[in-house]
Amino acid sequence: MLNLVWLKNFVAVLDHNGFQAAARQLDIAQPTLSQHLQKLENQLGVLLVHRGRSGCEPTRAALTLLPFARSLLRLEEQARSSIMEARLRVGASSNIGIYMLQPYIRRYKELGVGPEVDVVIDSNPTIARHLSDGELDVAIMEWWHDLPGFHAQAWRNEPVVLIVPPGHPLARRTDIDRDTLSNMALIGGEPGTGTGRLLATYFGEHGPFPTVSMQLGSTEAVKQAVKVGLGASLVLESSVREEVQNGSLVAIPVSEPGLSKELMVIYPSSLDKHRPVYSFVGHLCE
Amino acid sequence: MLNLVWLKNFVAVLDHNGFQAAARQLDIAQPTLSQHLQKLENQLGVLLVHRGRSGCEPTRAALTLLPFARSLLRLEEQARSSIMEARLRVGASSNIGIYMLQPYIRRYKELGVGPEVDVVIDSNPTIARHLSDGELDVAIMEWWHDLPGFHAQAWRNEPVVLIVPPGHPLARRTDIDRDTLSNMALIGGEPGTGTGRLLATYFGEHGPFPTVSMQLGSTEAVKQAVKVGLGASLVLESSVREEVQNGSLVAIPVSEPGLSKELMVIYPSSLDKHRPVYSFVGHLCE
DNA sequence: GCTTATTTATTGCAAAAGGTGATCCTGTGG
DNA sequence: CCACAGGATCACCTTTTGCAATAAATAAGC
Repeated sequence: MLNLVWLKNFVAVLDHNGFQAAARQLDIAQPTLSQHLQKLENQLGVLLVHRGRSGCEPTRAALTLLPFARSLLRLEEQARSSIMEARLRVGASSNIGIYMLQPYIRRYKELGVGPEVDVVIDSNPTIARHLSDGELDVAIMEWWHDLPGFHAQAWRNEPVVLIVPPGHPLARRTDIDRDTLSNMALIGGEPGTGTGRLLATYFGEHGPFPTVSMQLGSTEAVKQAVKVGLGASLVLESSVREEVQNGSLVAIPVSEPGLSKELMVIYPSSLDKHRPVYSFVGHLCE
Repeated sequence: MLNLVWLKNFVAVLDHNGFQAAARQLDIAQPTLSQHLQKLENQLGVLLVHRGRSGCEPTRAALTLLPFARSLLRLEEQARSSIMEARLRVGASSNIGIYMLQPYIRRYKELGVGPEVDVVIDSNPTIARHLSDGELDVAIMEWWHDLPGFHAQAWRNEPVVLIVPPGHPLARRTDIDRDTLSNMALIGGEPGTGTGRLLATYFGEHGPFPTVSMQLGSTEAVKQAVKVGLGASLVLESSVREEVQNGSLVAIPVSEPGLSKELMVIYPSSLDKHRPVYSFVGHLCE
């Protein structure tokens, strides 16, 4: 069976009208090139190049082969890039996808070495479903219970802050201690995956811990509710950075021993060797 | 650079829905196949086949690659056959081409392993010109003076006989000796390449040797002339076999030391490695 | 739950192929 | 006639390849 490297070198010899020139350009030794041409000629059973001192002249057979060789090389190139240029689909919840992932995506695209990246923003349960359906290649999750067939890798430990509206009694505090927090009523976000789960982990299985007075569907809704004075909530610090800067919300760190969410990068084990995936995951976690 | 063998095996694995079945059909060991798929996957940086216990499932990347792989393999096949199926053009004078070459050509075609063969029948000088013009790949010649750039290889030493019409005074002889011949007047065939050259070689440079009384353009014309009683001639035995059998001509061998023509197979040195050529020449001379 | 049968992965080794620098061969130009 | 340049050949080393044997994994059957 023909070898594409031989064909590449054959084309180069004709293009450069000589072995030495071609060898220089291909960055291989000239004897190698001689041997490759001989291999090709033996394989096909025809002489391809008349070796004259002043340049090489292609034989009739070489002129027949040349367009096929070029097509094969072009097709190989296309095959390779059709694989490499598959878009990478990354899932994340809105607060992660919007506030934390964007800088990474932008820098990754600027590197220009990887695939195009599509960020799919949806609720955590939906992201999880898409991931197991194979509709996502990677997801950044706020929680994960080990599933066989998936790799989970810690990404960032993101601090959680208490948010209150500017006029709130706690708005002047520079930190909140555990006891204060445990007596509050908080607004929850996404059912089952957000504040409730976080509090259970933080305060342990036995009370007293904060009641969750309201269960809203997304971080954006929670922020809105807090702004209009419906209460306080715990959110990832990075998702309220903007509101804190323009003064529409006040974020108070929880001191001692630091409330935080462990963000995870999840991808199917079957994509272990998938270059786009590990290239992107590598970029995230470097 | 991708390896076409890997691609072939990749396609086979998907076609047979499993490594073992594909290995059987490809007549290679199963571990080899495993390694080829791994090579391909590493090269492309993607997983291609989900190895499930009951059959293999192609990944999305594999489905992307598959049509490229098939195209590459088809194109390789076409490239190969476009070279191999070039027709072989064989030149010969009419008496050789018609009476001696045909059985070889027929048997060669029956073998079915070589290229199609076109036999070009023309006068010897024309054949020689076409050969050096590159319009013929091989020629069978009755004479040859070494030319650089051509290989000349002895083919058959074909006996020459004296032909006379049935009523001729010599018609009853079973052989002709040299002396008898040297006093005859013979009808010549092709100028410069046939009987005259042959006689000069046979009788040496100094006379006495037969006079050439008439110069006809072809062996067929010579035979016709002899039949109608215009004289005798020397021709290759095989070109009058039919006439001898049906009694329209009498062929008398020249005894001691045997007049004959050394037939040569000639081809350009540049086709040394040209499989169609050496396959055909090999068949002729085997 | 354990066993079995089937299928792919891994390993170790011998053989083949690949790549390279040194050297040889051969037309070409002075 | 000689030097030169381009390609072929050679010897040597490294890498790759292919295979047999064996291991590991997984679904089906009891």
